[in-house]
Amino acid sequence: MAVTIKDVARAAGVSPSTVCRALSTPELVRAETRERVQRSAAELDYSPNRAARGLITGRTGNLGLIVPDLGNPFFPGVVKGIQARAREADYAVFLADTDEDPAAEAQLVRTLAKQVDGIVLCSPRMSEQELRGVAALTPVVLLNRRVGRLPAITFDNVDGMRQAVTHLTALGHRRIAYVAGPRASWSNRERVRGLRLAIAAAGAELIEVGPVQPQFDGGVAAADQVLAAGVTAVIAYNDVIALGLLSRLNVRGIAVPAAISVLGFDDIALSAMVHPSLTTVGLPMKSCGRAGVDLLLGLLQDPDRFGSTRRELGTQLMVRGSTGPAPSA
Amino acid sequence: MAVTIKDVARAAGVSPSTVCRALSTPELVRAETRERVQRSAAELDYSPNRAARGLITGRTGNLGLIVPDLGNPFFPGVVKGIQARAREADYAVFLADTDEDPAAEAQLVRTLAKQVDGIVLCSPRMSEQELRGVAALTPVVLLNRRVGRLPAITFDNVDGMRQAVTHLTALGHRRIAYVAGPRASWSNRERVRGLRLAIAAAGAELIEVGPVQPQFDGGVAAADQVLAAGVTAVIAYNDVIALGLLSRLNVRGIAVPAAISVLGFDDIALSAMVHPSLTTVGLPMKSCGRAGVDLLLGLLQDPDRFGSTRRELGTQLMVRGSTGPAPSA
DNA sequence: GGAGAGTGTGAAATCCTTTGCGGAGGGTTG
DNA sequence: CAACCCTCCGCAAAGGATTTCACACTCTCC
Repeated sequence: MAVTIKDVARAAGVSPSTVCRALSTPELVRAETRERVQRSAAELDYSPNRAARGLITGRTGNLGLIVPDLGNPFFPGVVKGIQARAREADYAVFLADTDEDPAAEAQLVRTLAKQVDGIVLCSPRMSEQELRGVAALTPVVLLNRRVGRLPAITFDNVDGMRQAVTHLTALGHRRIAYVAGPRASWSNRERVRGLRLAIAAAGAELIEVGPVQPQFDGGVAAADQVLAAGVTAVIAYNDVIALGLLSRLNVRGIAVPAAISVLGFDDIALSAMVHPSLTTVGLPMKSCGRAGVDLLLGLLQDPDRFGSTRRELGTQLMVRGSTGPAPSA
Repeated sequence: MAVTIKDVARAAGVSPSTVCRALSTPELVRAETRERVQRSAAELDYSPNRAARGLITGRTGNLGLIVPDLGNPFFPGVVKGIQARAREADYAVFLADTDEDPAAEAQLVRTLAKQVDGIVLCSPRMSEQELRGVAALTPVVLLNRRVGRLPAITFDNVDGMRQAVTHLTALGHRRIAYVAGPRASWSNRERVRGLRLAIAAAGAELIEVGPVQPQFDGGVAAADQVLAAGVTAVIAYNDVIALGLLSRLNVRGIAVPAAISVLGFDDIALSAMVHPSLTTVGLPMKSCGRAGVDLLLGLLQDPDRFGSTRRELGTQLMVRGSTGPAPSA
């Protein structure tokens, strides 16, 4: 059915060994032979069977990618970056969506591990212990989470919060609410840490609300508490929550940003599309994906050098319509 | 390194052949032996190397999935459905994002074809001819597009449009604009077809605007033309365009739905989150993904029976805040 | 002209699993 | 007791590509 190395060998009048060399280590083959083989291969539209190659080389040419929920607009951006970079490097990508289930996550790593050279774990929800366990199984790169010395790409959440708070205090806000994401979330903890630092540095006052589910409804639910707290600005754990806040504030007839400023985190595409558009701390999602693949590939090449590399990517505040001067009391 | 069938064989005191049979065709092995083998396999945490198995059986246990753009919120929904169903059937999924490039699409099919048992093509952008070409290479199921007798899952766009128009005319609208998506898009053509039928049946008037890119900016760009056309309602090719319309209308101070009603297509998650929330024709994205995998797996089992199966999924109008009674002239 | 170095190629082993074939052993039947 | 049948299991081949090893050949130099 499919064209194999033998077909090419026959067509070029050489042995399979020579075909293999002509294609993968051309310098070992006489120019004339090499060209003949390459021509035959092209004519027959031959490409080596990756499974067979993997069997002997021990490398599959595949990467695994595990995400908690593609429905969360944060992830498609990261996935696209991973996709693109992997394809450039001639790797194929296995995708698995866990539906936010930590158990499924561990299970999937185990299943995938045998079919891939390494796995990119996007915002993994499983425990540190489990994470270390699966990292022993196969090369792993963490995205948006840091655990011990495991290779990881993260965002500078602390600085992002600094930018957010600086922006708000410059606008005169002194009492600021934070709608927290899940307690178990690493990035939520980091954001809270950065927030407290920045608030303290600015001499402002922080009111913490939540935690809530990092979904639209979480924001909707938090809005009334935020209003009750009598703040002039609110920072949400992420954009989706912020959108929920905006929606509920609108329903209650509260003007944004005249009466209250709203600030999100992530800069999902949607944030620029709503009205008022959402001021938010932008994370370089695509770069994160690319950097993750780069790190993983480096790690496969040279485990010693990259085995515990961690990179932190910068963030950028996107000032839009949902933040404005604090109302004069 | 990894545990192979030989390790299990040694542990159980049998030959590799017996291990294989005990695990894949248990009825051919004596109960006692079978249990011993299964126990050893479990103890060693053995699972067969899929590449090696694929080499001999000709089946990889993998599916390919090609989408134009994960950033378009329509696709993650479909992908999740595919994901979930494939995992249930013990298939792994290769994902590729083409960034809306028809050439990359064809190229990716060719590359993936050798590593998978079949491919799900999501809203393919390539020409009919190319599509037939790649369908000859490997089993293929089309999602959201129909070409000849190729297996496909589609939505009933015509009926969706009927629902939309019925809704608007019931509200008293008589002059309705349509903001068209790309001319090359199959679903756009279908929607236009359904639209014309429904408009004619209702004795209303249709003004076609565009085509525009199926993105937020496309909607923004189309909004002024829509207003200039003096209509009381506008249907957009999809939700993202509709959101662009809403945004621009808001900027121009036009009240929705008091002055003009806006209606989208797809029911992406975002549609319920904006203000006013978007009335839209909902497509069962997840079901579409699941149905696609079901069809593909059926096709792999029994090509004759499923070789040209096509299914059309129903749609459901979601009435929300962006549509209301036509302003009395 | 023959030894030695160097280059280019093929044969064969290997990766791991599946499967057709056949052998061994036990049981049944005439 | 012989012939036969069944059941259960092992041997060996197959699948496609890579890689080691060794062979054959050319060229150089003494």
